Formats: sequence, C-alpha cells, structure tokens
Amino acid sequence: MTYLNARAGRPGPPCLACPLRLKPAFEDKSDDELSFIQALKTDHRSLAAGSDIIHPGQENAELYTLYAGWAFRYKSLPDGRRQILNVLLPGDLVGLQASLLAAAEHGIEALTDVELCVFPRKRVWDLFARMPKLAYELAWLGSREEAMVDDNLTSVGQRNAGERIAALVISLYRRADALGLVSEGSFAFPLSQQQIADALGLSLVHTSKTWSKLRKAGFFAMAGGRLTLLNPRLTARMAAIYDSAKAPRPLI
Amino acid sequence: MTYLNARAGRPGPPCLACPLRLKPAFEDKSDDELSFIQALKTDHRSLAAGSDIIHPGQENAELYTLYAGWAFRYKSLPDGRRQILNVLLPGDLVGLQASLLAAAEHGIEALTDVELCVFPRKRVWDLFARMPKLAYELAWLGSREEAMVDDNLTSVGQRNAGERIAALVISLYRRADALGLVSEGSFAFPLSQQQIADALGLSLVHTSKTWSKLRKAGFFAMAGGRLTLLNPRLTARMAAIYDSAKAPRPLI
DNA sequence: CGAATTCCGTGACATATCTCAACGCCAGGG
DNA sequence: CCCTGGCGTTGAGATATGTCACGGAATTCG
Repeated sequence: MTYLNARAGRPGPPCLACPLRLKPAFEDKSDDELSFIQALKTDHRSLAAGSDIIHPGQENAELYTLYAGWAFRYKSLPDGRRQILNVLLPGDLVGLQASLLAAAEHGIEALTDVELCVFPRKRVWDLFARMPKLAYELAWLGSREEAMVDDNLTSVGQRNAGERIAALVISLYRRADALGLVSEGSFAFPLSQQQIADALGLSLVHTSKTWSKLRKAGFFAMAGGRLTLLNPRLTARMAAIYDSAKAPRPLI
Repeated sequence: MTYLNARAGRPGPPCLACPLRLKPAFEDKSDDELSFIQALKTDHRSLAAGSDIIHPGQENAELYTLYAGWAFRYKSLPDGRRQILNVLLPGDLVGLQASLLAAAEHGIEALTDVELCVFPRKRVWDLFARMPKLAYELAWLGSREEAMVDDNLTSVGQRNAGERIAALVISLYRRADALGLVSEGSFAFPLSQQQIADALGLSLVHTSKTWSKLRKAGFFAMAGGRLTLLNPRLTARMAAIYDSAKAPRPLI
C-alpha cells in the first residue's frame, strides 16, 4: 500500500538554492560542498502521510534528507506493541542507521505528506571516501539523533505522564521554531493521541486524560491541528528542561 | 574524586597483538589499519569502578575504546532522577557522541575497574581525513549504539517490569557471550539493583521484588557476583526477543 | 445522504508500580 | 571488637497508570 503513492518527478529546488538551508537551524555551506551534495542526490520523492519510508527489517535502505513534512522512527514488538523512538522534522536525516547497518532494526513512517531528497546507499561510501568533512557531519548528525533518543529514554524512564507530555511538546516546539514553523506561538502538530501515547510509553486513555488536564491547566491549546504553547517557560519548567540554545547543524 | 585514580603507564598490548580482537564479536582488520589505529592511540588508561569517564557537560571529551571492564552511559534530570541509557562492554566505543558534539549531554561511569584505549579528539578528524574506511566504521559503531538505545527505549516504554529485566539480562548475556565472557552459562554481572532500576525506569523496591520473582521462577541464579542464565530461550521468549545472530563488528 | 471509520473524551474499576519503613547481611574502619 | 554504611529483602498502603466500555464529533466513502 505504501510504495504506490510514491511520486518522483517534481525535482525540488537545486541544493544551491535550497530554501530550507536559509533557516536558522542550519550552518552555512560552501558552494563546493553544495554541488557535491547535489551530485549525490539522485531523486526528490513525495510520499503520502502514513506511508512507510523504511519498513522494519528492510535491507539496503537508501539514505534520505527529510525536505518537507514530519516522520517518525518506531520499533515494534512481535505482539504488536509499538514504541515511537523519535520524531523527524525537515532537515533531519532519514535512515542513516538503516543505511549503515545491514538491515533496519526499526521502521520509519511519514506522519504528514513528506518530500525526501534521495541519496543511494552506495554513494554514502563515496561521501566518506571523497568528502571527509561531509562524512564527519553525517556522523555528527547521527550522534545528534542518538542524543534525541537518549532524551526520550530519559523521559519515558523517569518522568510521569504530565512531565512526558510537557517535554515532548516543548522539544517539538523548539525544533519547529528553529525551522521557522512557529508563527504567533503556534505550529502545526500532526501527532494523533495514539502516536503520542506510543512515543511516551503510555496508554491511549491515560494520554488523552493527561493531555486534557494540561490543556485545561493552561499549558497549551489545540485548534485546527495547530498547537499553541501558552507559556513555554512554564512548560519547560514542568518538564525540568532548562534552556540551552542549540548551535546550527549541518544540512546534507 | 575521579581523575585521581586514573593510572596511565601500563601500556596495554600493541594493537597488532590485541587479544580482544580475537574474540568472535570482532571483524578482522588488515595490518595497515591496525598500525593506523596504533598511531592514533596515545594512551592506555586504567580507572577504578565508580569513576566518571566522561562527566555530564564535559567539553572536548576524548574518544576511547573500552578495552576491559564494564561502563554505562547515563543522563540525569536536575532533581536527581537518573536514567542509564546503555551498558558498555569491552570493544565498545566510549564517548563518540561526546567527542563529535560540542559538549557531552550525558555522563559515562565505570561500572567495574576499566582499561581504556585513548584517542585524542583532534585525531578523530585525522581519521576521517585519512582513513575513510575507519571513519565509516566509526559511524557504523555509532549507529549500533543508537540501535541499543532504541532497544532500551522500546523496553522501558512497552514492557512490564519482568519483561524488562528479562530483556536486559538476555541482551547482556548475548553480548558477554560474543566476547567470550560466558563460561558454563554464567558471567560476571556487576550491576547493582539500583543501577538495574535506573536502567529500566523502575523503583529500587519493585526491581528487587521482580528480580527475586524471576530468580525464584527459575529464569536465572546469582552467586558470587556471577549470573547464571538457566534457560536462555525461555528468558528470551518472555522478553519477546527472538534470536538474531549478530554479525561481527569493527574494533577500533 | 447514510454508513462506516477514525479520533477524541470520559466514567468505573483493576492493577502494576511506587513510597515509606523496617530489617538483615556483609565488608571496612576505627 | 563494635560501629557504620552500602546493599538487598520484605510488608503495608498509596497512587499513577492501565483496561474496558460507551458515546459523540468529524471525515470518508459508497
């Protein structure tokens, strides 16, 4: 059901003129590097919300950069329980782990309609052989993703339901903000409550109740699929997250 | 308190004759690569159990390979709650994330007395510039570590207390086995119950009760700091972990 | 337009897990 | 030698979270 709605064709912007790159989240790159990245990229692909980008167990996965839309990595147990490992936003690498390891140990699913820059697996090795700076940045981005999973594990292991929700909302807010996706305190928030529950290790019912409680307590509001954070500092304090400005990161 | 008991000096074996490398867990490497690794390595360091190898927030962390002993990565919340992110066994990289990112977002502590091969931070870049194959393997090892954190997050988010303990014990058993640390079904198991609790997101008391229950149910036995797995397949089934042989990995 | 489906909300009840507290064992140190 | 601190064990009671069940709103689809 998933690969049928893949569409290639619309080529996307040339990397030299990539609008995503202008966002504050990202470092500057030299024209040389950008041309190299452009040469690495073989396709620009669109997928519908709900599609599998990488399915569990897939071998020889390609490497992508998420150009537009949201996605998430997840891991399932044989009996159907599912853990969402982390959420991917524009500019994030998709499938680095799957393209380095022999087989994907997780799945990646599109949360909204997405657009992907496609880098074939073989060229990942070229990148290491010929562009050590980019290879270093690839490893850097991998470590950053691991740090995000570390955070989520700490949240799921140590925080109660309200704190987990607060931590999730705050961290997505900050990441969306760095991408220019926040306007007037609100941003598109496409996660369903079931997905929030799967990300936080909570049941759907308890997630729903705790989510309502935080809404009614004035932490945030939802309307039209957009979430408005009413008091970011309060929410951050509830989750025991203290401000730390994040340096710009590489975009490949 | 921690750096005082660091001891350098005892040089450790030359990489060309590294006994760890002979274990089934690791790939073969060419003499060229081994000499390169040897040149990268500036020190062989011993630390006592309980020492900080990398402390939270540390900048310019060095990169290590754990040569002997056990360690763990952890992350603390401001109020003192602590999550153990993953356990490190001989051959694992220590501090890759900390050496790539600007500052460590986690701490790493020696669980037993440990010996470390020291690679200064600057030379990590040399490795990318001059030995792309090793750089690729470094990224590969980073992805493998992320996969372990993924597993732990799935465990903490989705499994109940008994399943979590079973999953932890089984995965450590398998890793120890690949390193030749298992003899007659038993291996040294240095985690305290508090550390198990911190790794699994459980309270100490509940960990103790669940641990006893599994022992009494005949899953495993402890004696003299060694754990004997009485029925590995049963334990794996309880944790809903199905066998998958792991390919050998690079040792740097 | 009605039927089916998905998502969200809420009440009642069950239970896994937590907290508090006390106790025993053992190793180390004065 | 006793004292102390760290670690593991166990019981009683509290509570956060899970499960079951139902109903309503919105959306899709025939």
